Amino acid sequence: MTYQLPSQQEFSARVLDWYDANARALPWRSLPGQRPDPYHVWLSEIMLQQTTVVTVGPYFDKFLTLWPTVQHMAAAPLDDILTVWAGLGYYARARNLHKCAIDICDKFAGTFPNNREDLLTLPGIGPYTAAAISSIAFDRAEVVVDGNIERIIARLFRIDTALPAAKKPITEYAAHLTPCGRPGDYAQALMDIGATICTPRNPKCAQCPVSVTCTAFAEGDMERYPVKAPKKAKPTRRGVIFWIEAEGGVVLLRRREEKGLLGGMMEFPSSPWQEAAIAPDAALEQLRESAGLNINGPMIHKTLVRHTFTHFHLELQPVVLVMAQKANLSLPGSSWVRPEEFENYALPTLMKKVVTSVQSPQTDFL
DNA sequence: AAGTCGGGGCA
DNA sequence: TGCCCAGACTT
Repeated sequence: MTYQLPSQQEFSARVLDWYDANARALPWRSLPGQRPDPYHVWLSEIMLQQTTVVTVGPYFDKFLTLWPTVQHMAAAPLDDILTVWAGLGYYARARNLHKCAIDICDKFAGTFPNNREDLLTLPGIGPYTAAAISSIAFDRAEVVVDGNIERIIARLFRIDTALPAAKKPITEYAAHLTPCGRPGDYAQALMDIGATICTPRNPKCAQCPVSVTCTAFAEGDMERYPVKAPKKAKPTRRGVIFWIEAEGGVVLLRRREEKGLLGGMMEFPSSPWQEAAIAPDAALEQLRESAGLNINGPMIHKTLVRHTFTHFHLELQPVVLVMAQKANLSLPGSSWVRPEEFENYALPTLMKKVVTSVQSPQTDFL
């Protein structure tokens, strides 16, 4: 069976008509046809990378309140950005956000570049985000392809090539369909349709404005698309993490390496995270040597903390050590903090789980 | 092309 | 549980 490509005019008209009647009111979105603030578009697009609209909402509002312009953000310390970003994940985004704000102030005189090529030179802005900002904020007819639009296109044309190899043909189909008029609204409309109608499972084709031109709908095998490469199994890593408390109720925090997993974020001292489990006694001895810490006191085991990262599971055994002495050891990048002050530190969700475990009355054994 | 990089919501 | 999400960056 052969299918005919829908005309760009017919397709985009269906999409834009749907948008005029169904556009969601989102904090970073202007009225249909209106150009929003590029700073708002940029900030929202970075936050929305691999992150849902519902999750981003409160973070977007808080960032705009604290840093209303790109100049404000560029002037802020990176640690402040990380503290407010804490919990949103993919912390390289926060580091690149800060770098990007500085670059815009230094290299573009504080004005957002208004085209895809210049946007691509900025840290944290890749092919998708450059096209999205360019079309949404500057009304340029760029080809915007995110995960939602990938799924829509793959279903419209029943693309059997598996992702990520399918990215190229998908982009070609998308380019054919992208209109010159209202490109920003068109892109946002397709993303809305992907998020609410053309969902990964149980797509609501009865509500879809373009189901009439969808070959997967015609064949009834929508959920087969997009085809994806099989994923690797996640190994489990384990470790012991220490809540070291000194006189006055202060607890030891240290900063992680600038790059890599949870880069630049704060943590409680812990053993390395490896597949082979390590005993708390051995972990403490390692910490004494590596950190030069003279730690002593009885160890109290708290409830195991489980956490899943993108490519491994983690099991951390929290151990509480209350020392009957003053917090007189000072390591570079570490600080003694009272738990009431934790909100002012860049603690990722994993570390907040450790706080919850330690502060719950339950213990494994004494 | 494959691996790294969070966290939450969903069936 | 596994899958997905307005992906970018490194190797």
